[in-house]
Amino acid sequence: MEAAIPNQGRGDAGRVFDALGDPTRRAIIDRLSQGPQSVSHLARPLNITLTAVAQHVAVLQACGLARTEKVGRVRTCHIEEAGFRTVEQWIAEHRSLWTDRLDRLGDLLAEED
Amino acid sequence: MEAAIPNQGRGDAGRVFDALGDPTRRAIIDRLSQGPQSVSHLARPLNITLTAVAQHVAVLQACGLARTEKVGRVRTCHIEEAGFRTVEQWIAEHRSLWTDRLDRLGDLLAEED
DNA sequence: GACATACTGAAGTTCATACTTCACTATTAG
DNA sequence: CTAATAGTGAAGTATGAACTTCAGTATGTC
Repeated sequence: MEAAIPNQGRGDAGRVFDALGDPTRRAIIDRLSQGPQSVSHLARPLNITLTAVAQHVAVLQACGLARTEKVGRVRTCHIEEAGFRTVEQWIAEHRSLWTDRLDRLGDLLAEED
Repeated sequence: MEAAIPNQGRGDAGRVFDALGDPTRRAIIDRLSQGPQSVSHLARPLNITLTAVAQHVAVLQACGLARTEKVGRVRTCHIEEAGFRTVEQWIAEHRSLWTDRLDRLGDLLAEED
C-alpha cells in the first residue's frame, strides 16, 4: 500500500518554507525542475544515502512541492505546482498588507496640500 | 556602535526560506506588515523573552525581510521588501524552468499531427 | 531458481537553533 | 539623584531534524 501523505499540498506556507529552507531539498527541486527523476537517480549526485533522499522527497511531497508515483519498484518524482502557488500567495497577501498601508499614508500626505 | 549585519538582504533565497520557516518569525512579519513596531512591542503577544525576539529580528534583518533603526533606547522594526523579492525571484526562475520544458513537450506533441 | 536493484521502516546519533538566564549598558521619567 | 524601561552580549540547555545503519520487501534480470 502507498504511504499516506499527511496534509498534502494544502496551502500551509510554513511547511513549504520549512521544506525550501534545506539546501538539499532545494537541490532536489532544481533537478526536478528539469524533468522527472527516480529517487535513486536523484540520490546519485547528492552525497547522502538513498534513505535520506527518500525522506526529503516525502517532505517535498507533504507540502505540495513534489508529486510521486511508483511503477514497479521505481518511484518517480515530479515537480508539483501547488507548493509554488502557496508561497506566491503568502507573499502576495503580505505584500498587499503593507503596500495598502503605504498607499493610505500617501493619500494622507497628498491631502496636506 | 550598531551591530554589524552580515550579508544583509543580498538575495540568498535559502536564508529567506529558513527565516520564514519559523512560525514565530512569520508572526513577527505578520505584525510588521501592519506597521512598524518596537522590539518590546513585538514581544508582548509572543510568549517568549525580549532576547529571543531580538534574535528573531536579527535573523529577519540578515535575510532582508526586515529593517531596523534605533532611536534613543528603542529599536523600531520595519518590513523590508528585498527579502520578498528574493523569494519571488526564486519561484519565478524555478517555475520557468519546468514550464519551458512543458512548452517544448507541448510543441513536440503538436508536431505529431 | 539465484542475484541485483529500488526502495521502505524502524531506530539511533549528532548537530543546529530556538530558547533561556544573567549581567550589563544606554536612555527616559519622576 | 533614583528607578524604570529598552535593549545588548555571552553562555548554556534542549528539542527537532537531517542523517545514518541495518534489516526487510517487492520487483526485475539471468
